[in-house]
Amino acid sequence: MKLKLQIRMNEELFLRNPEQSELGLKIISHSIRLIHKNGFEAFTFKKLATDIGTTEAGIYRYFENKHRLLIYIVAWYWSWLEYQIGFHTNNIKDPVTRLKKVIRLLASNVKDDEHTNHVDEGLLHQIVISEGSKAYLTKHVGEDNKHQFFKPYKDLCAVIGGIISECNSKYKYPKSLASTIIEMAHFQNFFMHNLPSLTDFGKTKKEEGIIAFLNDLVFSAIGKK
Amino acid sequence: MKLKLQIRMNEELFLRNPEQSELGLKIISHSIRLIHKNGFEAFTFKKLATDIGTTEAGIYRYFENKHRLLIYIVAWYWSWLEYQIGFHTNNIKDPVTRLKKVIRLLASNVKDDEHTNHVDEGLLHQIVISEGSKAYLTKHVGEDNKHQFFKPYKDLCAVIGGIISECNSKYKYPKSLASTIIEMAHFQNFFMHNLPSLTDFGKTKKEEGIIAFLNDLVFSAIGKK
DNA sequence: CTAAATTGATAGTTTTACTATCAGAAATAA
DNA sequence: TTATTTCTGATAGTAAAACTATCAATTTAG
Repeated sequence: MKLKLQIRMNEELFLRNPEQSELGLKIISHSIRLIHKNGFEAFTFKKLATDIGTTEAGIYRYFENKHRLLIYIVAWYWSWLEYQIGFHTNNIKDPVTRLKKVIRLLASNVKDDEHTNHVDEGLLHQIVISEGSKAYLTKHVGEDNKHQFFKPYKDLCAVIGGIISECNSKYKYPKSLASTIIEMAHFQNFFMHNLPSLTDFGKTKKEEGIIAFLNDLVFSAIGKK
Repeated sequence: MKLKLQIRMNEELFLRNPEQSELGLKIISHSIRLIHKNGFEAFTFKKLATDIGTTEAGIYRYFENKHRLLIYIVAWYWSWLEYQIGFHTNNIKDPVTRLKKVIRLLASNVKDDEHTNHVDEGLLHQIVISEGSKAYLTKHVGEDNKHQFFKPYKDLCAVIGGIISECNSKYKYPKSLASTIIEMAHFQNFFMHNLPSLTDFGKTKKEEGIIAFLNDLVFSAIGKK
C-alpha cells in the first residue's frame, strides 16, 4: 500500500478546492509545467485551459486569478518543504547537525516526490526559485498577509529561526538569519545559473558551493565554526 | 553654479534617449511616481501617458515596453548608488570602515539627490526594494544579460566584492557575500515593513537594526569582528 | 529652399483578464 | 418516483492592456 501525502491548504486561496476534483488536480499539475516552461508573466488562464483541454471560465471557478494560483503553488511548496525538513531532521538531536541538514535541503536540487502525484516537486522548486518572491512582492502584500497566505513560508522561517536559537540562544538575529538562508539558497542558485558573476560558483554551477557558502555564513554568524 | 549629475545609460535599453527631451524626462519622473504609488503590475503606458498628458504611442517611442523601462530605472539606481558609494568612501583607506559605510548606504533610507532633478531617489529606492528583482527574475534574463542590462548591478557587486577581499584576501566567497548584502539590505527592509515576523526588527521598524544585522553577518563571515 | 527625418497625435488590432449566462448531469428531498 | 436544487463544464461576451500603423505638422540637414 502506498502512502499519499495530503497538504491542507488555506481555504481562502481558492474558490474551489483543486485537490478535490480531476480538473482541479490537472490545474495544479499543468500550471506547474506551464509556469516552469514559459515563466509566470507569459502564463495565462487561457493557455492553461487549452493545455488541459478545458475552458478559461473553468479555471476561474478554482482560482480568482493567476496571482492567487502562484501564491497557492508556492505556499504548497513551503508546506511540503517544512514536512520534508521535519521528516529528515526528525531523529537528529544536535541542533548544529540539524541546521546543516536544513541548509542542504534548502539549497539542493529537489527530485519528484512519489507521495504526491499531481505535483512535480523538481519543477516546483525551480518555479519557487525564479517566481517565488513575486508571490509577496506586490502592493497588496498587506491584505494577502492578513489572509494568512504566507503562513507556510513564515512557519518554515520560524522553524529555522528556532533551530538557530537552539544552536546559540544569545544570537540576536535568528529570524533575519533564517529568512536570509532561505532567500539566499534560492537567489544564489538563480544567480549561479543566470548571472554568474554575482556568485563565486559561476564556473562549476554546483549546489555544493552554495551549501558551503551558506554553512560558512551561518556558523560564523552564530559562532559555531 | 549647480553641478548636475548625468548617468550614461546603456543605449540598448531605450529606443530614444529619455534624458534628451522634455517628454523623455517626464517619462522617467512620472513613471517613478506611478510605479511607487500603484506598483509595477498596475503600471501601464496608458496610465503613464494620461498622467503626463501625452499619448501611449509617445511613450512607446522611448521604451519598447514597461519591463524595459523598469530595467532602465533600476539600472539607473544602481549606477547612481555606485557613484554615491564612490563619493562617500573616497577618502577612507581602511577597507573595514569602507565596507561598514557601504552597508550603511545600502540599508539606509535614501533622500532625494539635488543633483538630479528628474529622479526622486527616495521613491526610486523604495521601488528598487519592492520591484527591483523583477527586472531580472524573468525567462529572458539570459538575453537581457547579453545586452549588458544588468551591468550597473554587477559592477556594484564587483566593487563590494573587492572591498570584502581587501578586508580578508583569504575569504572564499566575496561575490556571493556581496550579492547577499545587497539583496538582504532590501529584502530585510521589505520584510520588516510588510512581513515583520520574517525579521527581528518588526517592532521597531528601524533601518539601524538591519545595518547592525548585516554588519554582524559580514564581519563574522570574514573574521573581522 | 527643399528633402529627409523626427515629432506628436489618431485610430486601429490582438491578447489578457475577467463576467454573465446557460444547458446538462448529479445529488437530494418529498 | 419526480421535482428541485446544485454543481459542472462550455459559450459568449466585455473592458482593459499591450502593442502597431498611419499621418500631418514640424524640425533639421544639405
